[in-house]
Amino acid sequence: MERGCEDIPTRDAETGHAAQDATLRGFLGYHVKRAMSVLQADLAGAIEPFGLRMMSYSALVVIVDNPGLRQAQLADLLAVERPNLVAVIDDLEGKGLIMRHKTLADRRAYALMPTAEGIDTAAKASEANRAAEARRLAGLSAEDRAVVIRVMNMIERGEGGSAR
Amino acid sequence: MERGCEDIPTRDAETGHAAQDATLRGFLGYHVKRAMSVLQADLAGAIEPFGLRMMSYSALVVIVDNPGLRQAQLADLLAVERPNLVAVIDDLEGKGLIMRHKTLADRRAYALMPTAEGIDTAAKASEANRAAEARRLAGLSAEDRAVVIRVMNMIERGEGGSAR
DNA sequence: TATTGTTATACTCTATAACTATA
DNA sequence: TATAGTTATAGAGTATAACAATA
Repeated sequence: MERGCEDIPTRDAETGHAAQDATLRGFLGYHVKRAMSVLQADLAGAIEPFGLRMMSYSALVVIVDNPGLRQAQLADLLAVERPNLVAVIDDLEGKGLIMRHKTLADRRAYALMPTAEGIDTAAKASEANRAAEARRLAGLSAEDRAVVIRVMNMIERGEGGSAR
Repeated sequence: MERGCEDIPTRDAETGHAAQDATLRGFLGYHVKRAMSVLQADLAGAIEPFGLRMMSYSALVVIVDNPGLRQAQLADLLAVERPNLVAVIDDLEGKGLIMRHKTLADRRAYALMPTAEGIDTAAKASEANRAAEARRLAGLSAEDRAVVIRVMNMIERGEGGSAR
C-alpha cells in the first residue's frame, strides 16, 4: 500500500506530552470497561488456584446455591447461551465438583447437583474472591459501593430510560 | 459417562421459585460485568452504522485526538497488545479514515493521521455513542454518575489499596 | 542490544444452526 | 410442535513468540 513520507512528528516529539484519551474518558462506559478489566484479572487470579475460570466459578456457585438446577435455567441466570455451558458443566463434573443427575420427571433434563467437594470449593473460591475484591476496594466507602451497585443494576435492568 | 438416575426434582419443581444468583450478587464485580455487557451492546449498536467496532472506534477517536501518534503509543493508551492493533489500523486505513504516514525521524515508525473523513466519522460516531449512553443513563443523577466514574478510575488505577 | 511494526499462532469467550431424545 | 442438552462451527477479543527493518 502506498503511504505518504512526509516529516510528520509524533505527538511526543511535537509537544512532549503523553497522548491522551480525553474524548473516550467522557463516556461512562469507557471507565466501566477499564475497571472491569482490572476486576476480571483480580477474580481470575483469586480462583485460578481452584482450577476455576470466571464462567466455571459462576456456574459452580449458582449450582451450590440452587441444587437441582437444570442447565437451561443456569444459562438464563448467567445470561449465556446453552451450548456454551456444556463444556463448563463437563469441566466441573470432570473435576468432581458437580454431578449431572437424570430426573425421572423429565428424562430430557439433568438436575445439576453439587458434590461435597464442590460445595467446599465454591466456599473457598468465593472467600478468595471476596478477599481480592476487599483488597481492591479497600479505599471504597460503603456509600460509594452502594451507589455503584445500584447504578450497575439500573443499567442492567434498563431502568435508565432506555428500556424499550 | 455414568450418571445417577434418582428422582431429584429441579429447583422450579421443588419450590416454584426462580433460581437465584444471591452469592454472586454479593460481589461488586458481578454487577459491573453485567452492566458492562449492556453498555457494550449499546455502544456496538450505536457505532455499527459507521462500520466501527469498539476497538476500531476507540482507536479512531484517539488518533483524531492525537494526530501523529505511533502504533505503540496507541496500544499503550488503549491497553492492548501491539499485534492486535495491526488489523484494526489496517481496517481504519482501508476505510479511508486514517493514514499511516512514514516519519523521517524514525523510519521504523508510522505517524497515524486521521483523514478529513476520519475526523467527521469520529465526531458522528461519538455523538451516536453519547446519545446511546444518555438514553441508557437517563435516570442517573449527576452525583451518581460522578461517583461511578470516580470509583471506576480508582479501581483502574489501583488506588483502592491493592496496588502492589 | 533494543524497539517498531508485523506475522503467525493459539486460547478464550460468545453466538447460531442443527441434531437427538424426549415431551 | 416444542424443549433439554448436545455438537459443530464461526466470529471476535486477546495473548505470546519471533521476524525484518531500523535505532
